[in-house]
Amino acid sequence: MVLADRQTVMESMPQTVPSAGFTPPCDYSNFAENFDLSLLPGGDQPLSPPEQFYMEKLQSIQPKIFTTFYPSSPESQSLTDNEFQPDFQKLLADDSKKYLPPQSPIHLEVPQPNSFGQQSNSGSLSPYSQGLLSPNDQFNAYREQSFYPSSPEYSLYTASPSSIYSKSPCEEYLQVGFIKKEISLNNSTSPLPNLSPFGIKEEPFLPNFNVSPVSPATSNYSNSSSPVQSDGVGVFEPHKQIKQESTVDFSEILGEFQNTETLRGLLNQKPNPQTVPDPPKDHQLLRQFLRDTSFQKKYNIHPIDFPFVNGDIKMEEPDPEHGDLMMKCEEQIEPVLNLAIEQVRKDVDDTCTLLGISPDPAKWSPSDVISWIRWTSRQFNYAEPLAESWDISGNDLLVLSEKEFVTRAPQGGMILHAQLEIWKAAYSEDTMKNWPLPSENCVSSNASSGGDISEDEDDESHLTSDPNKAGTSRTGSHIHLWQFLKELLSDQQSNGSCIRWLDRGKGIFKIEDSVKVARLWGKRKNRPAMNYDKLSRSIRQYYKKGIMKKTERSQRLVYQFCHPYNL
DNA sequence: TAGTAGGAAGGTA
DNA sequence: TACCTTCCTACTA
Repeated sequence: MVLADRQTVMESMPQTVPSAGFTPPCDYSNFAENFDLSLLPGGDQPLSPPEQFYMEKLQSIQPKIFTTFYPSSPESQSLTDNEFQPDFQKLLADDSKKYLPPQSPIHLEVPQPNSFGQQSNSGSLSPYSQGLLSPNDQFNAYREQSFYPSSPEYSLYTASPSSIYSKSPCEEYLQVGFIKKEISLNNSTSPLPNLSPFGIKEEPFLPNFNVSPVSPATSNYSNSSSPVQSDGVGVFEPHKQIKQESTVDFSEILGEFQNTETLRGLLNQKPNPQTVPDPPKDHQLLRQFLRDTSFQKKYNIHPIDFPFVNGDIKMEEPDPEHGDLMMKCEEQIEPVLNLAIEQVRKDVDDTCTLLGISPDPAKWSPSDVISWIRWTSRQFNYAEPLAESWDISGNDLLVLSEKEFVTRAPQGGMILHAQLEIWKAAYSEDTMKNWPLPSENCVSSNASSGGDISEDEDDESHLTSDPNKAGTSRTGSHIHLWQFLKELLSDQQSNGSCIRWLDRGKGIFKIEDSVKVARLWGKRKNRPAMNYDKLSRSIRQYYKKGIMKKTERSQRLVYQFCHPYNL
């Protein structure tokens, strides 16, 4: 991509930080293409001798791992000389072929370094360009319509007045809790050597295919010295199905980073702590989730020792310097992982704000559960499940199995279950330490207040928030009025005397004590002169913004949140 | 009297 | 520039 194109893309990217709402997974797909780190300062600087040495080392090693699963279709097994027919795979799965057309091949390959080098030198020949991963192209086309609303135009709420679906760069990396991004191999425009050490790609919900054994005679890896085969992994079993393919294009990340200061910093033997932050020690649960390979066990697919997962790689003749290379690669995926983690947290937080629910699913009421189910279903363009199927508490929701999710929501149960798992991971114990709840942070229960505390002091205890501890826009003085009202409404126990829901599902609420609500609002905004006249004027401003409205049968002090703010 | 509705101007981040 | 805040007038229940 030329510089001008890059700048155009960067300028066209939304800059607005969403005030609230869930970031639809559909919006993650184009970030890596658009996010060009070479625009960062120093991107065109020549490599230092150590960097040059490292680049040359990468070229000489060129390890490459990618995967190929072959279906039973005879025609799909007509391989060229440049293709490999591995015998190290074990392909097992159980059920449906409903997500993909039959006979679509999936490939799991481990080419020899010299073979890969030939491909790389050819310029146009990458494992992908040979069509070895062609089923993904088919799957992508299918998936874009079936699983993910792939672009904003698929979203129901792209015209939301608060731009809740404006995407930030890091949003692009997550898709239904899986790292979806595939970055094209071979950065042909890069002035630096082609950097293609690993090809790893992950695809969610890859459907199953019938596979048949590959003849050892046609396999480049039929010899007993194959490290993969020697592990007893990857022996083809006939007529089995696989459910997922797991490859990650690692070279892409390196390719994108190679011109940048970020890479330069990461390549240093002793990275400058000021420019290269230490890998965060928190979010362990979420990290574990994002690295999760339990699907392999679930579908009885034996894992392959990807270096970025286990920290090393099995080679027949291990290069002593290869370990360093692996470590560097792992270091470089860390920033991406961090972005993903932060984005998950942000999405969860925004959704909490929009729905007025706690980030802790265990604290969800049945109405909260229904709100979340409806909201999440919409994000994936699924029909909303029947509310009566989800008339359960958050605690009950947490113990539901994926099967039970599917039973209650046949269309999107799996997605809902996956989303809840992500949510739970994001709301890990260590995350909680710095993640105040709306009800805890802003509208905490009166029950915790001492009887000697005056009403004003009591109000203050509800509303005082530490912006440093707050992770959202709803805290501090930057909160929007509609968010504040939903906060109050979310804690009926504390605020039911001054504001309450008349119809939670429709977003209709009534202000019971206009003076108190105005006072609370004034305290939050540090506007001592606030009164209901002014507050109501602000509410009326929401009419034309489509955030709030009067009910059809206008009643005093009764307002209604517009969709989707009523969720 | 309290609430509703909306115009207009100004403040703040 | 968005999002209020403040002030205002007119109207309604």
